[in-house]
Amino acid sequence: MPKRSKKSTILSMATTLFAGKGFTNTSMAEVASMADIAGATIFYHFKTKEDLFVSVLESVKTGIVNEFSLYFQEEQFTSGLEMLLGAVAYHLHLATANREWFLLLRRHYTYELAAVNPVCRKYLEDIYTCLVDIFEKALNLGQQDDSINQDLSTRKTALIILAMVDGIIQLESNNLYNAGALYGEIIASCRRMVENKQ
Amino acid sequence: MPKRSKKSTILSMATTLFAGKGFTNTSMAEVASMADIAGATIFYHFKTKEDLFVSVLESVKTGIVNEFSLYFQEEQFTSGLEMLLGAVAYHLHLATANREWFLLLRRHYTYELAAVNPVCRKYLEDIYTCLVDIFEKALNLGQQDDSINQDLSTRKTALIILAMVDGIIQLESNNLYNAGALYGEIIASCRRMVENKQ
DNA sequence: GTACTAACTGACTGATCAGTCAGTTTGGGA
DNA sequence: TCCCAAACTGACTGATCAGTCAGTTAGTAC
Repeated sequence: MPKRSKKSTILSMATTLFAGKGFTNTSMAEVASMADIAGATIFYHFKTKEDLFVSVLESVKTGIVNEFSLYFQEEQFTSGLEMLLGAVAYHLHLATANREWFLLLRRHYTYELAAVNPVCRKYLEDIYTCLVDIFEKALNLGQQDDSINQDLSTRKTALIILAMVDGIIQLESNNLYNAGALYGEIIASCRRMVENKQ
Repeated sequence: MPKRSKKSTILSMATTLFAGKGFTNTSMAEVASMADIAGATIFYHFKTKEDLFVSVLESVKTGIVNEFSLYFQEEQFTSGLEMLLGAVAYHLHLATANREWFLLLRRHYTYELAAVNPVCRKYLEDIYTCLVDIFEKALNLGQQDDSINQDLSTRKTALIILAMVDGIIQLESNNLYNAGALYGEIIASCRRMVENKQ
């Protein structure tokens, strides 16, 4: 058994619980029982509950950044437009494959803590910077190869697309509509929004 | 002093607190002290804390539905496209003018409660139906007067636009980006997404 | 075996909070 | 004036929970 198994088990269970039930509604006793350890053990590895949350967010940040850099190492794109649409599709895919990460990013506590805890804020900014930069790079590339409308502000458009994708992910997890059925339409909508009409 | 003043004061303070701090992080004692009444008084007017929350959501529903019906009674539009863009702009305006309503709609507890409480679910569905139907009506109108792309599924596009607007509102309240600076771009992006290119 | 440390634990504490209850106050009708 | 019901209250309770602490166990170096 590896040395850090208990610590990483705590982290994994805490991710599931914080994402699924929120910070306040998750008790340290629940995390402990889910990880099959004594309650006090968590406080040996993590100073406070808030500290545990920040560590969870750090692991989510690492996960998201790694997944995206892996994707763009492997994929080749024929144009900036195709790269943008690929990034949107991959973002939506990640949100399904790693629901917990994106649920955590929708929790209010994450942003409330970020307002007072610089470490938490840094991880959050790293995540958003990673996401926005990918869209912006694709848009810039597309303006160079003429696949993207030249009139767009690439920065602002990148933010709008991020907001749109986030909004779709949110709509789906709200359980009011089946937003999964929209994935095809979203890509088409994005295309119409940014493509260069020759 | 009107008879219902204390009950409506409780409702108003609870709206502010639930929206700003969430359900679990708001104590009944806080609501009471903000409303300047004894703690037990709340339980005279509302059976439980959950009951108070549902009443708050009901008042938010009433507010949103009223505001939109008022807006569309007064405004005239030259085309379906202009009606859609007007609705998007008004939605964004409402989110600024009535931050609390939309903050409450972003709280996870709202959706978690809706999953087990039919009354809560009904109010939520009423709100979303109101918002989606407005976009869908405008899109249908625009397909009739040729201002909107005929190829679009109006239902799916209405959902995507709702997700986009919600995403922008969320991005702004996250305090990571100043999304207010995007409002002009959003309207332009929507136009490019749905307009009929002659 | 001994000694030392990191990992781990059960039992506890003080604070917080939703909800209760037995009673008091208030306002209006006869 | 008396009466009654609705509105309101202070004092309380039982449960929950983050965090502490004094101690035990497991691993490792000599």
